[in-house]
Amino acid sequence: MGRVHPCCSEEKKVRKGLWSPEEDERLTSHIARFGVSCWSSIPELAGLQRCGKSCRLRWMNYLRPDLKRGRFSQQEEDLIIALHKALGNSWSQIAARLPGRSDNEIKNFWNARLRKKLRQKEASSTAGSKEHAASHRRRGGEDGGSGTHPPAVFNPLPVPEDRPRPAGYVAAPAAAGSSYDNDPSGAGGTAAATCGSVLMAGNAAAAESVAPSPTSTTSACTEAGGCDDGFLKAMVDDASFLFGDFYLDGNQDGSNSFWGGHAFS
DNA sequence: AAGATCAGCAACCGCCTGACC
DNA sequence: TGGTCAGGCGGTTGCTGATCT
Repeated sequence: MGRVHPCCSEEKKVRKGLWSPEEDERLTSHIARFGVSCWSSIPELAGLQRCGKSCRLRWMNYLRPDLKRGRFSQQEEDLIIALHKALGNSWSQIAARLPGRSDNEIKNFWNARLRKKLRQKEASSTAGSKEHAASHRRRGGEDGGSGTHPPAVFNPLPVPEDRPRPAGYVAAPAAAGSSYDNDPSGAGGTAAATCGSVLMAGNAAAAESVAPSPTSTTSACTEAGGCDDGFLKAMVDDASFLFGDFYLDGNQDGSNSFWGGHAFS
């Protein structure tokens, strides 16, 4: 492996770097009108001098209408910590459980936390309290996350029916969806990546009508991909509940995700 | 006021995987 | 059945703005 993607090769003249508003507009309007049939063909069809991968990334991480953006709430933060404990650096799977957030966003968030944590550890290990204080001086630097790396493999076993349910639990989605809620081809990132899938865009409702997001079926999430606090809290509680009990197995099937694997649905 | 430092974010890179031929 | 292609993912880098000295 390790081949350079044809679409990214230097043979084609592709732009790199930040996207201009015009490029965003071209990509957005193209997807709104025609959907995503094949990423590699989109640059040409949309009149963009970008490679397909770049277009996909831009759409997934920035232009999708269901993206929430903005700061992470405490609930989201807790959920990320819990999920990271369980899933490790599987950002796409974590993102699949955080409606309105992209894997890149979560990854960046976590890396920022980790950086802070490492600095704090370093500072505290040098027994210098003044260094520690210095690390806190900016932007209210704090870190509540656990820094321990998760097991390489973690897949929750189905919870027996007679096990207690976490307080505030909300009916979980029947199956784990894609990290991109309106992407019918997603299925946890392992689905076939063919050119046949059609991703509607333009507004969240349209996307919803094509491929209802698993999370949105609970009605706890807004059209824009946001979830109310109760929903997130339930997820956090549920995660803590499961992870606290260490429902581990050796199943390598990543598609047997957290939601799909437990017995609450 | 200016430089240094840091956090946050966007994007790229390399690799893996599955579909197709 | 093996090679090629395209999508997807995680790691990493670089830029920018905010904050501090």
